[in-house]
Amino acid sequence: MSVTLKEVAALAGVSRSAVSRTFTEGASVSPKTRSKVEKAAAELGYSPNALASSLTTGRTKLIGLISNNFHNPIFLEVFDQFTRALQERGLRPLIVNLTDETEPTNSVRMLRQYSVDAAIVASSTLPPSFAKAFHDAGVPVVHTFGRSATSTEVHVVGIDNVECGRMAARELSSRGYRRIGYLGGPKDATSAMDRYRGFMEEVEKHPELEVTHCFAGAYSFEAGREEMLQQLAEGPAEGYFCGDDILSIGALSALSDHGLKPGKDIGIIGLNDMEMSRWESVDLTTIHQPIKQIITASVDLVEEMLKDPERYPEARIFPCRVIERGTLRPRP
Amino acid sequence: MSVTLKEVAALAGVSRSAVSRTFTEGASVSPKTRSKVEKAAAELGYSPNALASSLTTGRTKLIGLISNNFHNPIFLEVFDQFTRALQERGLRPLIVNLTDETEPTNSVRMLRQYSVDAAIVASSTLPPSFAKAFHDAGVPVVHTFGRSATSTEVHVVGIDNVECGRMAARELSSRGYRRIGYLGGPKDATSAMDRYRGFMEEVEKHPELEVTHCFAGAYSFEAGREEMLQQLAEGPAEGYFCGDDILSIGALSALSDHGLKPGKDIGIIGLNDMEMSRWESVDLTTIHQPIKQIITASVDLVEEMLKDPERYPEARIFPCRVIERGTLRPRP
DNA sequence: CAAAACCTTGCAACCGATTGCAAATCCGAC
DNA sequence: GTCGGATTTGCAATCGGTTGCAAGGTTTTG
Repeated sequence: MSVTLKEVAALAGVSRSAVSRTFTEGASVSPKTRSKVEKAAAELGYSPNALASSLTTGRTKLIGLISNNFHNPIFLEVFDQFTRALQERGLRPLIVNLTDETEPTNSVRMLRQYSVDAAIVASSTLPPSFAKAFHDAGVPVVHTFGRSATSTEVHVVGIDNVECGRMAARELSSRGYRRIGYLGGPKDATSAMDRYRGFMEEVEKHPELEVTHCFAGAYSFEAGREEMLQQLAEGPAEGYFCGDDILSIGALSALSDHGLKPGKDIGIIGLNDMEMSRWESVDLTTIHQPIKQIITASVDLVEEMLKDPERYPEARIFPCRVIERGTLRPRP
Repeated sequence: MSVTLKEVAALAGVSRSAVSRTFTEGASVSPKTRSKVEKAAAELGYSPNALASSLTTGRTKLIGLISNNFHNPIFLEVFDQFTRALQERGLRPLIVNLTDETEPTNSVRMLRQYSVDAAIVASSTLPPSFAKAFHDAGVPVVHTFGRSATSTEVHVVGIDNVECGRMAARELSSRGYRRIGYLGGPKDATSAMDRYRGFMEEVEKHPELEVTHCFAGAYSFEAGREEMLQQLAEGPAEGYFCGDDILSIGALSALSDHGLKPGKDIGIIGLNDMEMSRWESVDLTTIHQPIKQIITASVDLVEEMLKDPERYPEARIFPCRVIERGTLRPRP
């Protein structure tokens, strides 16, 4: 089957230690034996078994990447970035797709069985307690897109969702929308609640505003569409902050059903600035979330935790900004 | 750190073998020792180290999942399905995101270092030789969305792309389109070429048809849009077969730029039937590719190869069918 | 009750690597 | 030529498990 250390050692006429050392950074091997070993290794097509060495070194370079957002297109971008960033640093993503059935404790156990060096929880719809479960099990963990306030033990990377809520309300108000609404993600997502809180805070500063709100069942096209259809049936507000671009796009579809023009008849502002929002047919005004920076920072944190597992927990929060496109009326 | 076999054995007052056996299916342990061990294990929070055991058993349950299509939304569905299907069978997806820079041989080596039990190459834009490299390295491999004809050594799961090309041409022709075009994926993708071939074959049976063709740089929105803009500038055909839904959606965006109505002014038929194609605002007539079945079959094959690595290679090809929506004119 | 057949258990070797330690080798300096 | 220090090398233990084998214990059978 696979070529082992022993066979290379035999062919090169040296001890197994010598072979091992030629393949480990900074070990002392003379140029002579090194070249003998390298020749033998090349001849046999040997490359060291990462799993076997992990036994003694205690490092697998395996990183658990856990998510449950396989229905929001933004996550294709997220996975793309994550897998690349990890690969570039010689780390290997081991994916866990959390479905509704999977017990959180199961995934913790499974990832421990595979001795992952760390875990990344990439989701704003998982409770902080989930990420904490990894921490408690002794697995270094970063909660990307998590809530910063509540996690005093877990590293969090993401944005200030409360501030985004405020920002959206300000944006709507400054464009003269008076009756405004929040169309948020699922109620149990911290992101949905935080954005709601910020939105409401800002509304209260503007007594002229009238506000409604609702929460979609998921961060998905269908859920956004559904919720907006409901709004239209009940008599809609003039402008909406949708808690995610994919909700916005669902909402836009509902508007189009009713022959309503976004930006003219009803305003929509989203959050994320995903690729699709830039498409001419979508042209969504939205709050840009710096995905790339967030992911780079997450992987940076992972690397630092590998060096120092006891690293004091930290929240890395990136500012967002409004990207003006066509779904809000122009500023007066 | 982590609890080991030895500690459990000590606590339970039995040998290490006994502990190992209670955790392996079908080993002989008396109910008495089993319960002693289980109690001790629960108390210590022990669960066996999958990597360590893989050393002796030769099985890691790690499956390499390799792709390069992180820009086509359909792949979010693909990853969702794959990760779930693998998880359900106790297999763990180790992701490789092939960027343009990564050498194929590197990923082969890497996956061998992690002793993956098998690899799945999920892409129609990678050459058959790529999947074959795994085979040659002794790694069981399935090429999902691969070309069936060329790979006599590698399992292939997918569709008959040539037939899909024919089907699209027939569909356009039967709706009275006379000047038709093929807007394909990248020239080096076997899927793009096979669909082209089928399309042309069918066209030749219909002397009344006039045909043009072009190939986009990638299976992406931007590339599809780009190519359609070009077509519009040069004087477009009446109906197009776009080699993928995401190309179609790009093309639709180009049409909308020019104030053209799909289905009325210009016909479009896609391929894939991804979630987005069902959206009311897209409403794309398309050839349905049974993703779910394809992926289930791929994972089935993987499982069977785990049992019998020398399994005779096989192609599993699923039929496709046209899904009628709004982007082709009605049948006369 | 003894013999035969069957279970259960622990010992010890092994999977493919790493690494502390001591022995062996090398080097230049005296 | 000898000595001392620095390198290089191999031995052997170890990482966390699995498993063939033989010994010990149970149950069945006559």
